Amino acid sequence: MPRISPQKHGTRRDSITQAAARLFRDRGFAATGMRDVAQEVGVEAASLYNHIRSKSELLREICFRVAKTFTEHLDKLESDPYTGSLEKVEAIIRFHVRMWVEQIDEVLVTTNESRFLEEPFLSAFLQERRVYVRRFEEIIGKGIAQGQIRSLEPYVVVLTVMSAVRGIEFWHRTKKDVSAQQLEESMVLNLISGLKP
Amino acid sequence: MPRISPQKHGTRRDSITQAAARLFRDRGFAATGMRDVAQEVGVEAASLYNHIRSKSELLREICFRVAKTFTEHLDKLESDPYTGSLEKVEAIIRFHVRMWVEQIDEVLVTTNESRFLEEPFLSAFLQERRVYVRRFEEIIGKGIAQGQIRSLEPYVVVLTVMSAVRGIEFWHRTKKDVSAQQLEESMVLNLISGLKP
DNA sequence: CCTACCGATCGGTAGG
DNA sequence: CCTACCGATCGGTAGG
Repeated sequence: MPRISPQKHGTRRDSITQAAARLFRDRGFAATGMRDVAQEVGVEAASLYNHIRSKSELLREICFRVAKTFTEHLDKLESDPYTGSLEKVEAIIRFHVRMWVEQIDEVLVTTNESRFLEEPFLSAFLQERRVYVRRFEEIIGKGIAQGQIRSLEPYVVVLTVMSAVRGIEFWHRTKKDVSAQQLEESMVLNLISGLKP
Repeated sequence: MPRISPQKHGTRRDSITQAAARLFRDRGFAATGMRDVAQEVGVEAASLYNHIRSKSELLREICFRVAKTFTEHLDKLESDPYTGSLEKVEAIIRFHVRMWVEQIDEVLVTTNESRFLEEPFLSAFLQERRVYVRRFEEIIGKGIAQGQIRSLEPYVVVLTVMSAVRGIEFWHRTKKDVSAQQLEESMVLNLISGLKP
């Protein structure tokens, strides 16, 4: 009695999540209908519910997958004792830039639409974000204490860096003039120079 | 035959716009109902339509008032021949910080919800934004040519500055630790230092 | 400014 | 995966 292949289920579900990410990004979570998602996938709206439980489950999957990616990167970075504070900050900035360049749909949905998460997921998401910010702040604070980073408010530095990369949203529509490489270097240089003592 | 006082109409209409700005900011334009706005103002939903024409008119008013404020500040700044390029950039950064600190509801709605503007207003708004960015870029480019600003991609600098101030959204919920003055100085220092040659 | 109400659309379910 | 459909809610109007 073989079960239905889990891969096939996964693949179809993934294509739904991907379509949802693009639509949630473009139109916002609230303004996107399940009929829009269904059309993008090529089925009727009712058929979606064989693969997902609800619209909110789609949002949840997108937001927590992105959050996990950022958290895991920080885990890896923090466990490396040979890297200086400023180098760690630069690595974080580069990672953020690349995430915004390569996974713009998912990252934008996570940034703009996570507020529509339902409890208890909203609280869990916000908590994970707060922890991430705090850990980032601690790296800044350590760098300041060691004289590797200019004396600034660590909290403001984190807000500035994490928000500055949002400009990449607009870059995506005007790719021609500036390459992804130029964008990354220019943004890193601009943000890192302000941190040097 | 005296008409109904225009001031009274203006005042009531203003309170509707203000309530709409707060709700559009919190819940998003699409997820905010006219019944929510009505409740905030203290009337029935149908009564709103004695003061406004439609929900989209409220969004339009918010977005274009903010756009006008930014454009007019740039007009004033550009007409001042005695200020250097770096000083102009600093003045722009300070103006953005203050707008995000003092008019967070309206500025956030303009930033996040303007995509829900209807044509031809959406095109007009995006055009005004593009012109603003281009003028800002020209100030940067001039500063680079004159050696007052480090050689970076002007477009990336503008995106970085205009997006970095979005971090102030999160600052608003944690005001205790950092004052508005500290925020402004730390953000200006962080962003301006990266621009010095 | 209110009550009453409209056509449209929403997320989701039943049943096959 | 589909057709058919549900109750709820939406922006907005009629009429007073």
